[in-house]
Amino acid sequence: MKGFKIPEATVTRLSVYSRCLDLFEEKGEETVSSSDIAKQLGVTPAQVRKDLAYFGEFGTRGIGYNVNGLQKQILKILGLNKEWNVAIIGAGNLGSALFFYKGFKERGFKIAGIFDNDSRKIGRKIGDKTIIDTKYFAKYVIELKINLGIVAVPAVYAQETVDMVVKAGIKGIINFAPVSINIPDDVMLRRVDLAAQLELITFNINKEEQIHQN
Amino acid sequence: MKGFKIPEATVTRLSVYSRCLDLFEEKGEETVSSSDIAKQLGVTPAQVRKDLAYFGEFGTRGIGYNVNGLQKQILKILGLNKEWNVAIIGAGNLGSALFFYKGFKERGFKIAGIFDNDSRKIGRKIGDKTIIDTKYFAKYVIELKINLGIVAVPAVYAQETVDMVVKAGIKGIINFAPVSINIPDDVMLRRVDLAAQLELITFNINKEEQIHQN
DNA sequence: TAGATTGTTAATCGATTAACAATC
DNA sequence: TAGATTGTTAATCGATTAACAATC
Repeated sequence: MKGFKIPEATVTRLSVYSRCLDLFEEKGEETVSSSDIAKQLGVTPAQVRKDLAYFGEFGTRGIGYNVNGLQKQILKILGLNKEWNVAIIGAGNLGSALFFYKGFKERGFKIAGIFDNDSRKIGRKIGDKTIIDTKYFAKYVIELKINLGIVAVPAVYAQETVDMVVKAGIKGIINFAPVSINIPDDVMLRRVDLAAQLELITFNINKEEQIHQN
Repeated sequence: MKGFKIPEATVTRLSVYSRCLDLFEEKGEETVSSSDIAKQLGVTPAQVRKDLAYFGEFGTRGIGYNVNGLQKQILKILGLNKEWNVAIIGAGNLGSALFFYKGFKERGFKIAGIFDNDSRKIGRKIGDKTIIDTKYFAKYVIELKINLGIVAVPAVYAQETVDMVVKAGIKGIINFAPVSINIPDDVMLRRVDLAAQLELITFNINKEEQIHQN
């Protein structure tokens, strides 16, 4: 296939397929079929093949997909064949939590630096790193080859922090502050909205309860 | 309308509409039209009306929606008219960060208790609360009327922690550990997958770069 | 009544699934 | 060759958008 306009759902699933292939690799499997993957994840085999077909022909008819080969292809599609060096801006509880979060490393993301503008924190150690003064951010972006930013500052500082990160040339940002943020449209910004996650849950609990009342 | 089978996207948008209505309330607006909301959020007016129509007739033809009235209705749909008392299990960096996270309170969620099984943490103060021994979780669920759980423990303990939370009767859980978890199907579990968020970004940055090369 | 805006039906669009020829 | 499984096309399903009668 190899046309354009990929559904976001496809990209999300690609990431899931990749984690699934980790398991097949661990088990020492050489090849997997779309059904193997589909069964594991509770999707249809057609879905798996369709998703992959957006990007090329990775399988062999009659055989399936080579586990290692497919994993490499997916990582390449997701851009994970490159080095991604993440800066965390904000060394409070959230920033520290993200610094120690195992999930990033597992997927190849490196936490390259952690920044704060609080003089009591600057220079302090966190893990193997020293908290850097935010005012030197742009300089360290170059030095540490930072290409992703995670903004973990209080809501009131979120916009100015994002502005600074963008100005330093970073093209991908995650924001945890529960406020909406303006960015130029060549920058990818995702908000992790924890309250909205809870609200999906409360909606469903609420619905369940109403059903059981009838 | 008031039929069943609501798209998840509709529920997510409901949550967004609600935050949008906050802004109109602040500005002192009495009524809003579907276009007012749509413009603010970059969706179509038809979308807004359709989403709301799943749940009832909340507007007045020729006039629009009463801001306060619609806000109340949406909060009720989302189950936010009730009290939601959240337990955080795990008082490490992430648990502490979530404890102080402003976004929850803003949407009416109360952090009712924070738990850990590390004897060095138990009994220590965090904000206005004392860290409770996880082994008393079930007891405190009743005492503190806890009805939501946030699991912020290391990945290896995630499954057993979730089991314990479920056993205590909690029907909605957020899990931050990057592992997949088994639960009974009357329990709502959502995983906040931070690496997957980054991967959506790296995919898009990667794509952009390839476009610009051609 | 004229203008505005809803709620709902019909049309469109896009994503998922089924089916199958290609091929290992 | 027979069996398995891909890649792709066609059918189905579901969600979004457009259109419009109802009605303030």
